[in-house]
Amino acid sequence: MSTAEETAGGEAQAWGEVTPDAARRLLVAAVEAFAERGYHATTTRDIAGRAGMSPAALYIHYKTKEELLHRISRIGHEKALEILRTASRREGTPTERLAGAVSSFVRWHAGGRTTARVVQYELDSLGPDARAEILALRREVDGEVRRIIEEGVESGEFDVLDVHGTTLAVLSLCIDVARWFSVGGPRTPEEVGELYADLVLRMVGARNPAA
Amino acid sequence: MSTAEETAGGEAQAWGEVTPDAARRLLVAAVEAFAERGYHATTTRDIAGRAGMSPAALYIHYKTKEELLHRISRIGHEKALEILRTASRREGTPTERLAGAVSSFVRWHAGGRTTARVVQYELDSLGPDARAEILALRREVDGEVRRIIEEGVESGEFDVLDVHGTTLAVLSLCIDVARWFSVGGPRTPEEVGELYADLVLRMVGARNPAA
DNA sequence: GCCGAAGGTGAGCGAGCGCTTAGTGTGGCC
DNA sequence: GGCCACACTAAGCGCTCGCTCACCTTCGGC
Repeated sequence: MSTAEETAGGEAQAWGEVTPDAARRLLVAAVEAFAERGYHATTTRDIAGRAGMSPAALYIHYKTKEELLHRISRIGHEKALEILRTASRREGTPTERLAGAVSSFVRWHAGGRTTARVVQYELDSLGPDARAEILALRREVDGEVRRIIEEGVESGEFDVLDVHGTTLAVLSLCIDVARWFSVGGPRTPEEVGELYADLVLRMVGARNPAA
Repeated sequence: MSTAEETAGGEAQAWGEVTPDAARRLLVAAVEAFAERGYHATTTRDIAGRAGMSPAALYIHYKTKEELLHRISRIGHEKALEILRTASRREGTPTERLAGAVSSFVRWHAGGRTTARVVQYELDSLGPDARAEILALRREVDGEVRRIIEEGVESGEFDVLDVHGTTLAVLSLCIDVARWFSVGGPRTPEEVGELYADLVLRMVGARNPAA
């Protein structure tokens, strides 16, 4: 929010909370490098270089390369969770809230594809402790979507046989956007968000898929 | 087919065509290692060790580590394409054929998760030429699914506004199964296949989702 | 029984990795 | 102005990487 600045190549909107300035620059550089080449194929020299610093500078702000990934992953998951929570707690019918949740979740994965890629696909590169922490956040994400679907089933708006399985499928569909979405492609993040909201309402058998 | 042998941890069914024996053992070892740790985090010593050979033996059968990934990726994509083609060319209504295609495609991604992970998620680790070759196969996969959906729209069975976008979403949903599916989990590949076939028929607005 | 091809090994190469350390520039505080 | 804490760099350590090379076995053909 407020005066978020957008860089040309990537998205540096949400990292405002990271201080000091040099630490943030390193983190943004790491996000871009991890998204492009993957965690293991990225060198600490590459990250430092993108941030305009010497290789050793990285270790003033972060203990290891893995700590960078851990920080990125936690901040990213917290952002994703916040987006879902905001959408899920708005006023409205389960149909409206599910559509809003899916479209904003998808917009985030498409628009912030660089960050989302790292967050969603580099989980296995974390050590056991960090991974466990992130998995707990993922369970909260899962619960948020499941709750909307359960409420829709209870109210009779949705027709779902397997709530857990459908929740998994809905989240899987949204997350995979980060894999295939391309900024040069034919669709804007907003268009994909709307398309996917419609598709998900169909998946849960919503009575009148709005829009 | 025929006398396919199943190993305990991974699936070695489709690699029968790879000869000689030592080359196949190395390839299967590479699939397992790449799936577990990712291409870049896997060492040639690890691959050779899993195959019960010395590090140098790898280079008798393959020129580079990347050639291993290339071979795996091409064979995997050909197998995936074959599965879709078989399902898509069977007799039946578009509804029946789409359900069959999705359920068998998903079964392959869930059951052969080890292979599918490498095939679907390590594309970016290939060089430009190899990547271009694989991308051509992916376009064929995409066309196969799109054709069924188009036929369903023409026959009036399906109600789809954005055929390309929906095709993309259907494939994305199926492919992402390889990311989250766990052999120790609560669902069998067959159950996920059936659930997903139902969800996809809903996505395309099929009149009477069988099963 | 000798021979060459095929398939394998042990040792090790040059390079690049994550990370450390000793030293340098700089700005705030009294 | 002297001083220290802080941010940063140049150099490089120890290690492991992908890959190579000289050498060894095994085995079918004659």
